[in-house]
Amino acid sequence: MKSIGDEIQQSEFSDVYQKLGINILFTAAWFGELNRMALKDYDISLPQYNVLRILRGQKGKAITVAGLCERMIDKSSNASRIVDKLETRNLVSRRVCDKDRRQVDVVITEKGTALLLELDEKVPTFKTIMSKQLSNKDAEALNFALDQIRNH
Amino acid sequence: MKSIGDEIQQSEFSDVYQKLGINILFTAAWFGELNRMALKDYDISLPQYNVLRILRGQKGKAITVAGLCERMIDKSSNASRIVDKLETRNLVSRRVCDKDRRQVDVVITEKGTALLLELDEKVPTFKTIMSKQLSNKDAEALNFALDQIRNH
DNA sequence: GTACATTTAATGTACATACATATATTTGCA
DNA sequence: TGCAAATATATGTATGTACATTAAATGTAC
Repeated sequence: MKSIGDEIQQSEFSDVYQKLGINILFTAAWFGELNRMALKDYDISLPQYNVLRILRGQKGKAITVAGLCERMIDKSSNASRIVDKLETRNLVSRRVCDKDRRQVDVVITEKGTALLLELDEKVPTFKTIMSKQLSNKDAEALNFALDQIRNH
Repeated sequence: MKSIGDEIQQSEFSDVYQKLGINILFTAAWFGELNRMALKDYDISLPQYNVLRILRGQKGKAITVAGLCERMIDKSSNASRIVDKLETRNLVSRRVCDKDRRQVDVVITEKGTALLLELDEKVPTFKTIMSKQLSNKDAEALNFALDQIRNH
């Protein structure tokens, strides 16, 4: 089996935490790579895909640009410009909010929903990727450990 | 304690593996955020910092651009242009390799080494971040689990 | 109710990433 | 030797990220 040391050609780490940190970063990058490969032929970028998925998760309810940012993993990404690109292709629509005209409500269009439906079959789920090697209980434990790390 | 569901305002996940995948991505982004904050006042980007650290790890030995790519976590990043920026600031130097004139040898300069030394005190180590919440044994177990996930 | 601060989104700029292509050099083989 | 294929790096272009600034709407103090 290929360990993290093999992956980045680094034979020594200062300690096991250093190794773990790099392992987490590398595994995240590896997930991204899997997704990008799946999206390759569909002319949609990974950030655009993620925004579409967040919008679908709203089940028809509109969400503001700020709301999108909160739900995005990469907090500093520029939701406004990603929505620009999606709107150009009519995958989402944007409308100034009536109650507070500073805000902009974003919703996924039918075309966007249809595209996601098509992509669902291509993009591997985390369950597909991990359930063979990891029991449900292992996954729970990992989740707990990661939550703890961030609450240091 | 703030769990991953709180962090991205998502109350439900389709299964524990989905939750874990997102947790890994989010934790990696959180590490990046910590590092970026530390580098903020030093006019150096995170990718540039990472390249400098790889070069220091070479202990004086030169490394080719391709060698740099292998050791970088983000495989598709463009090492050539990151080295450009570092060379402009005299933090690294670049020289066509004698044995194979297609290759370019990159080494860290004294100025680059001095900058890294200064940054070492500012950038938190993974050990600092994680050792309080995670035992050595826990960290080993996590490393093993992540290696397994990627070898699916 | 006007003045000033705050909030929300969009925009400008520099750097990075993703991916295709170009250029120079080396290798392999007829 | 001559030349196609392979290799190493650089470059071009579109998109994304990081961070500061701008513009419009709203909230608050007086």
